[in-house]
Amino acid sequence: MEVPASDITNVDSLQTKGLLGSDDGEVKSSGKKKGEKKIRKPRYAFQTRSQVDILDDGYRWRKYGQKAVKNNRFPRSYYRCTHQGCNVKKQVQRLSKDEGIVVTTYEGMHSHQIEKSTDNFEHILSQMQVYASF
DNA sequence: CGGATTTGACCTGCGC
DNA sequence: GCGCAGGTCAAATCCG
Repeated sequence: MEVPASDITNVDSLQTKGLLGSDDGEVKSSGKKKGEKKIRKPRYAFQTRSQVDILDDGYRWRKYGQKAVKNNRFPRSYYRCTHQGCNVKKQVQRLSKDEGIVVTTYEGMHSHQIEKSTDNFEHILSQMQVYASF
């Protein structure tokens, strides 16, 4: 699992459609228009070198879907935070060029604390390269 | 028993 | 107007 720090490549498969069902899974039927006054949904992309897609960052995730991407022969996994009031979404995708590279995209912010050791989370962050779309 | 996971189907949006 | 793509949700199932 040890990974060199020079294995991180730049993000090229970021498909920003700018279209999502809801910002945080709130109002979706009554609102014909979305809250344009609200802040945009923060999107953070992490590129990690791992052999498994299950990157435990310290939060609890529940897989809610899996779909294949065109640029990738590997399917993309969609995860959602199982916390109450925490509508954070996460998606994991593998690079078609390097299956050893896993791209984890976080959407939203956590309103609760991690159940795991922060030290461990910090260690994981050490392996991640942060790319903020905003 | 509860929680989590899986696959399929369905819906929406956009393009042509 | 229809088709395609992508994304989400739901039900069933399995595991602990």
